[in-house]
Amino acid sequence: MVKAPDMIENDEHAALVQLQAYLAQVDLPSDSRLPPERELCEKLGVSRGDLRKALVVLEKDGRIWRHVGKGTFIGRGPIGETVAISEIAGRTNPADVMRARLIVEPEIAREAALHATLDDIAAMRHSLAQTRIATTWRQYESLDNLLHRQIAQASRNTVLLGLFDVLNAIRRAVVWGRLRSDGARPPADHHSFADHERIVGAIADRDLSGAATAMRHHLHQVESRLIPLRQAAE
Amino acid sequence: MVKAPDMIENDEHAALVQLQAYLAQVDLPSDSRLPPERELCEKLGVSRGDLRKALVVLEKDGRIWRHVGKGTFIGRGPIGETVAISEIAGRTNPADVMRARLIVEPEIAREAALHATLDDIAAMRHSLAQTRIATTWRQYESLDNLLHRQIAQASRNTVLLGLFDVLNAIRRAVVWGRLRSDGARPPADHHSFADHERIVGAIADRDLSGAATAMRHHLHQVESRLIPLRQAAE
DNA sequence: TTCTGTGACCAATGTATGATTGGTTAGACC
DNA sequence: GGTCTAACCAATCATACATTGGTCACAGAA
Repeated sequence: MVKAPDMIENDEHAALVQLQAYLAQVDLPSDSRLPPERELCEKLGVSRGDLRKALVVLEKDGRIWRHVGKGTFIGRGPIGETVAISEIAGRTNPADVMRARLIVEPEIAREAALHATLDDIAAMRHSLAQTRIATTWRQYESLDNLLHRQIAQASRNTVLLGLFDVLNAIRRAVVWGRLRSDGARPPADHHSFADHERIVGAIADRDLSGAATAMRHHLHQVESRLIPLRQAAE
Repeated sequence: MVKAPDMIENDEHAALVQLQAYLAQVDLPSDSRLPPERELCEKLGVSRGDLRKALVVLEKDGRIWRHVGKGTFIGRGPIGETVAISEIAGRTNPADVMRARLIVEPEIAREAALHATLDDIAAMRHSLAQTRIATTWRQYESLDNLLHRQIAQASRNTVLLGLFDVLNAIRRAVVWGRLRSDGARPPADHHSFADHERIVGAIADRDLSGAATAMRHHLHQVESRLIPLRQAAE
């Protein structure tokens, strides 16, 4: 006679029932922490192993969530007040970042073409001119960042600006350490110069689709320059 | 003879020149910290007061940025590791949030149609069925959130998922406190049921454009329900 | 007087240390 | 074979203390 499977299932089920009864009894509000496993298994009179198996069930069901060092919490997940950039950046790759940029930034450019003030456009033009006289790649990239952010700012939509900042922070974290060293400064015929001018021009002309298309084209250019870098690294 | 003004201006200007010379000499990369004020004023041989006045100039110029307890840094601002949701939510409005959702979420649905696994689709279908038997608005909204997030997860793009979470957190913060109280539960003919089914169906059919269009239509519906709420509140 | 420089103080942040917590493994025990 | 316990691990929290930008009072010079 094989007794093991049933017994095990019963034990685990018993722990699960005990745990659910406990949760119903204390009736904690969402996002509140429940006692550590070592205390809980003592209270419920079950082994830590069985308790953990029961917790796994509840976690998969989305009723609790756990994290090392923090504890076990009621609710669906750590829907934080702040979003950790590195946490996202650590589990992604340049291709996904590029995909997200291609979705978001052209539409931001479109909104910018609709809402940009004359001051916004003047600021973009200024940054554009600055990029041309940058003497180092570092300077150039700093100004390039600034220009793209000015465009996001010109959308006059705080949410889009926030999304852009998140995306930008992720991008920087992903390409962290991979710095351009070849060539002392951007060449005069660098594709970005013409791209940027088209984008800013379309925004100034209130050409919504033109701005979006120009931005999309620019990002595709950037993407195509990114691929050989990856291949060379392998 | 009044000598004070000129002397003061000269002193401050001298400190500013010294500081700029120092910055040019060390040539620190962006986002790097420079010595604390107490050390710097000793190095440059100027009083801390004059040094701070010079720092104010550079800060207004956007070349440095400071924060109590942290220090003084090169660059344009605290391009944070974390993004504060409330900071964005506090300076925006439901219309801007909706605009951002209309830009991002349809494209996320498109990616989901391309990359969703069978498990993803099964999970969506499960949530979909759950929303139909929800007995309270709170339950329904929780499940609605879950479904939308499952779609974002099915895009298999960590960055898009991250952007969705940010957007979702902002949305929740903006509509904070405005809870639906009319009606004990969602009506059986609630438009979202059909909308959601179309979206999930298109994803299951690998219909990229269909998924995006269905999501866009759904959000437009949500948007149109939002406007009368605003008008009624005024 | 009027202004500047100095020093001290404050609140916010960084840093270091130890305790706590979920996750894991090895071995005793049945 | 299977379970339970204990110990260990890495991540996190909690606490105390050092550091830093921001501010103010006061002595001293012009």
